[in-house]
Amino acid sequence: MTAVSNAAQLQDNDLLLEQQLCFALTVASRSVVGAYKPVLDNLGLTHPQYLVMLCLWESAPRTLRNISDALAQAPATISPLLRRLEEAGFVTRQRVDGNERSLAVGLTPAGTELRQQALAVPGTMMNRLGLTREQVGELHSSMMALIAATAEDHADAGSA
Amino acid sequence: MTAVSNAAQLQDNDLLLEQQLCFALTVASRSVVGAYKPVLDNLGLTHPQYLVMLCLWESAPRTLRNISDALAQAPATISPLLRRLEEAGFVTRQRVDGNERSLAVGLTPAGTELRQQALAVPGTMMNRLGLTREQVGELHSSMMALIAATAEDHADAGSA
DNA sequence: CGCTAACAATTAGTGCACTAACTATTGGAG
DNA sequence: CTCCAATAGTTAGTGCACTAATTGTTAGCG
Repeated sequence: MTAVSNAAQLQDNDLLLEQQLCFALTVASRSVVGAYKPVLDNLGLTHPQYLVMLCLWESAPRTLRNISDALAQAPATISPLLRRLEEAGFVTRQRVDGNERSLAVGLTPAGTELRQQALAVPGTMMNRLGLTREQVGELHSSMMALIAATAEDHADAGSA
Repeated sequence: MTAVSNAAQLQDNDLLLEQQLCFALTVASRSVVGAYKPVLDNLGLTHPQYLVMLCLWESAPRTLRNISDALAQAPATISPLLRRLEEAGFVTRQRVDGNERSLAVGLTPAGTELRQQALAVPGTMMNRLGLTREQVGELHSSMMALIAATAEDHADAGSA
């Protein structure tokens, strides 16, 4: 066997910016989030805040830890975000009774009502992006597979 | 005809976090960038800085404006990033002669040499993610299509 | 019971990303 | 030639995302 690893034969042009998946991925992420902005502005939410609200509309109250797990983000990221959502009047923050460590995050009436406006967002976004429900589904599957790939341990690196 | 728009029939569960493309996309982006971190740490670069270096390895010197266009980012994002790359000793910043407005961003010897180490990065990352070159290519195409979708003007919204 | 290790949340500090405001330069129209 | 609109870059301010350090609480082990 040569010293060449299983998947990665070195190729010319491997460093070309335009063919980096990581580049296309970050641009796509920023572009899509940017496309949400005018729509979410009407609700008074940023995109990360919108994701937190989706979380709470499914189940509330829930703890900060629970939300941070659901969004795959560090508690330190969620903490100030919840503070701003409280200031905006959409969520409540109080300690769980029986466990002074945990923070119970709930919805205010305004937060609950906001869901009615949010119901139109997914459809609006599909239209704005010109994507069919099927295309969205396929892209979603691709992203889930990619997330799974980062979560696994492909530890072959240099074991030959 | 009813008031329902062409693409977006409202469906139950459209607001479920787990089926939002925008959520999967942002998680995938953060996960992949995160997977680069240990590799890029060895080069002394963050991921956005790595993208700037890819840019410069293809062509240098070039202006800040040119780089910001290539990376699809605001000049205000690139400006401090270049300052840090200069402090790290990888790039030079000087005014273009004949045009005092433009900033010519070039490579230092250290910046040029860094490319040799960077050559291994794409292969290393493919191995770490357990992706074949074909899979990377397919995902890349999907992302480019999505970027194109955000760039177009799907202005049908409510015209019926 | 008392101590300690694990856990929940917050804070501090760095870097990105974006908008808006500002400075300086350039170049073209009158 | 002069003025003025467009351009290039920087700075200020907000919000996200991450790591590390800190505070307080809980729970379990001896």
